[in-house]
Amino acid sequence: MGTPAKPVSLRELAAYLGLSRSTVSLVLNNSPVAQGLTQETRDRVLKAATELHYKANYFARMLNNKRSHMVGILSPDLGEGYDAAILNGIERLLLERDYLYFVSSHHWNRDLIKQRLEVFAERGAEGVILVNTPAVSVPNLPLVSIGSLEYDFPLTQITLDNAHGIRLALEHLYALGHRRIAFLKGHTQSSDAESRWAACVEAAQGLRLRIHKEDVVQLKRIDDGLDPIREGYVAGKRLLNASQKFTALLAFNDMSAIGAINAFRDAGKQIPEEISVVGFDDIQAATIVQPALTTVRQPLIRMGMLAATELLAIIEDANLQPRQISIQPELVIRQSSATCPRG
Amino acid sequence: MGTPAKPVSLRELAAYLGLSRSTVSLVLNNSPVAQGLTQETRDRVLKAATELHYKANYFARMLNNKRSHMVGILSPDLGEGYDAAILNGIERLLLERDYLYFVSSHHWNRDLIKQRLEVFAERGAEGVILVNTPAVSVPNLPLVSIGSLEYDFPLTQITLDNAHGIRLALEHLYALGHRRIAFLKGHTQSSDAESRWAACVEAAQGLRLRIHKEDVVQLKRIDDGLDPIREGYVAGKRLLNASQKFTALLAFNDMSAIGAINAFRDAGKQIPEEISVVGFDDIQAATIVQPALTTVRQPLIRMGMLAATELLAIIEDANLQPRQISIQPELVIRQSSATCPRG
DNA sequence: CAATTGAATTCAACCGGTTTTACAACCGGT
DNA sequence: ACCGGTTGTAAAACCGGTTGAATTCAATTG
Repeated sequence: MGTPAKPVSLRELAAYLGLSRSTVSLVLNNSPVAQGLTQETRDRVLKAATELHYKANYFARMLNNKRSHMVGILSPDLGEGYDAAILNGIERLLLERDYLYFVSSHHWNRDLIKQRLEVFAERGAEGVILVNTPAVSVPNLPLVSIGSLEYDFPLTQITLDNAHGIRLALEHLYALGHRRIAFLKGHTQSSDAESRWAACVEAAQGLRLRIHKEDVVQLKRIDDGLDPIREGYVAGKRLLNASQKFTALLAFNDMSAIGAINAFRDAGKQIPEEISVVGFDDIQAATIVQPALTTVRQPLIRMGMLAATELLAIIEDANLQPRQISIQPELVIRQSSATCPRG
Repeated sequence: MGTPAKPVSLRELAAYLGLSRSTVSLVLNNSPVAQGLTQETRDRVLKAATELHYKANYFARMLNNKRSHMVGILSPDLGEGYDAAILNGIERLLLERDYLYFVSSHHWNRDLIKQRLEVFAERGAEGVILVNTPAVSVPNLPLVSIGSLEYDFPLTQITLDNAHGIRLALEHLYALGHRRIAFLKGHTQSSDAESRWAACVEAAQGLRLRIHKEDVVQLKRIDDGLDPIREGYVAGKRLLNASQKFTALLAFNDMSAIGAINAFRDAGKQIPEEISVVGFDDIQAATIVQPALTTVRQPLIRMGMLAATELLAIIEDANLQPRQISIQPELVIRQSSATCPRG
C-alpha cells in the first residue's frame, strides 16, 4: 500500500484537465484574474486538485519570492529548562499561526551565530528570534530578541524587568529581617548579569543596605558552561571562605542558587534556618530541590509567545517600528527563604 | 553601512565576468565539465564570486532536486530534560555534518504528527528522526526512531535495552536485601511503558521475586501530561494507600520517581531508610532531588548523535538496510537506594 | 586547402510553479 | 460588414539556477 510515486506536477494536473498550466495555477491561487473564469472550470480544477492530491512544490513557489512561513530561532543552549521553556512558548504560537522553524544553538560562538543567521536567511527564514543571543544586523531579516543583551541596531526586544525582579527578591529578604545579604553575580557573557547586578546595587541603596565586597562572588564558567549547578557550588564555597557573616543569598539564577544550596549544606549550614537563598528564573528544578527554591519567576512561555507574536507582526508589516517590551516578573515564595536567624 | 540590496544572481555575476551563466555555474559547482575550462577562467570566476558575495539561491538550486541538507525532528515535548538531551546530541552531530533541522513537538497528537511529517517532506527534509513518536511511513522520507515504539514498517531504530536496565535496577535492589518491591508503570501512550514492564516481570521471575498486585500502580496522565512529577506524586500516594508492605520502588522514570519520593516524604517515610527509590533515565533533575536519585542512565546525547548518524547514512545511501540498534544503559547509584530496613 | 579534431565556452531545455500579456470568440450596436 | 467591448483561456516570460548537447575557433591532419 501507499504510492511510491512522486507527486503530481502542475503540468500533469493541467494535462489531465485539458487546461493550461496558467489557468490551473490561477484558480488554485484564487487570483483575482481567476474571477473571470467559468464557475464550472474553477470547480473542475479544484476537484481534480484534491483528487490527484496536488500540492504546489514548495521550492518552485519560493522561487517567485513568496512567503516561506518559516522563522529561525537562535539560542545559546538547548536543554536547560530556561531555553526549553521559551522554545515551548515560541513553538506554541508558531504552530497556531502555521509557521515552521529552524533552531540552532550556538554555545556563545560568535562566528557560529553569524553563520547561522546567514544560513537561516538563505533558506528563506522570514525572521529570527534571538534568545539571549548577541548578533549583528542582517539585511532584510527581521529580528526580535528575548533577554537583556544590547544591540547596536534597532530591533524589538522582549526584556524581563530585572530591576523589578531583583527589587521583589531583595524586599522579600529585607522583610524577613535580613540585613547582610550575599550576591552571586552572573558571568560577564550572560546577557542579564550586568542589568541584574545594577539592579541589586540600586535596590540595596533603596533599602539602605550596604553591600559588603566579601559577600559578592562572580560565577565562573566551568568546562564550557555545561554545568551551571557546579558553577554555583564553587561560588558558594568561595563565598563561605570569604565571609561567614551573611544570612541570605540572592543568586544570579536558579541553577547557581541550587549549586550554592548544596555548597552551604555540605558546609553544615541549614537552609533556610541559617541562610536563606533566593534564585531567579523559576525553572522546573526550583520545585525539585530541597528546600524548594524561593525565586523570581520569569514567565518564559509567555515571553516566547510574545516574541513570536511580535516577529510575525513585523514580518506581516515590514515598516512596523521596533519597540521595547518589558515583562514583569513575580516573586514565588517557597521554602528556601525564612526569617533571619539574627532577626 | 551594509547594503540593503538584494543578493547578486548568477545572471549578474556572469554579465560582470562577460561569461555565460553556464560557465559560471559549472565552475562554482566544481563540475567535471569545468575541468575543460582554462585555469584562468576558473580563477576569475571564483574570485569574482567571492568579491561580489555571490551565493546560489537555495530555492532555485532545490528545484533541480538537489540535496537540501535538512532533516526534521519530531518529539512529543520540548522542555523535559529527556527530549532536550536527545536534541542536543542530534544537533551536535548535524552541526558537524552541516545539516539544518526543523523541530516540532506534537504532544501525542496523531494528526499533528502526520501533518508535520508531510510538511517536513514538502519543505525538503531529507529524513526525519522520530523521538518517541508513533508514525506511519511517508513515501521517500527516510525515518529513524529513538525509543521503544513499534512501527508497522521497517526503519532503523535506536532502542534502549530496557530489559538490561530494569535488570540492573532490580538486581541492585535485590542485592540490597529488598524482596518486596513496588512498581510504577508508565502510561500506555509512553513508548517504553510496555517494554519496561515486561522486563520487570521477567527480571523479577529471574530473581524469584513475586510481584504483588497491590504494589503496582500505573501512571495517569494529568492535564495534558505537562506535570509528570505530579503524576508520580499521585501514583506514590495511591501506592501507599494500597500497600504499606513494600520496601523499595522501581519507578517508570525519574520524573515519576521524584514525584513518588515527595509523596513518600509527605507521608512521613524516610528515603532511603524506609523506602528505596530507583528511577530511570538519569535526567538532570535526578542529581538535584534530595536524596539524589539512584537511576538507570540512558546515554541520551549519544543516542541522539547515533540517530543522526544513522539517518545521514541512510540519506547518503538510499538502499541501506534498516537496522535495530540497542543501547546499553548503566546503573547510576546515588543516595535514594539503601539496604532494606527488614534486611 | 578542405577536413578533422579538440579545447573552451555557450545554447537551450528543464526544474515547477506565477503572472503579465495576448488572443480568439462572441456580443450588441450602427 | 465593421467596430469596440467583453469573456474565457492560453501563450510566454520569468524566478535563478543546472546540465546535456551544440557551437566556435584554432590547431592539426590527410
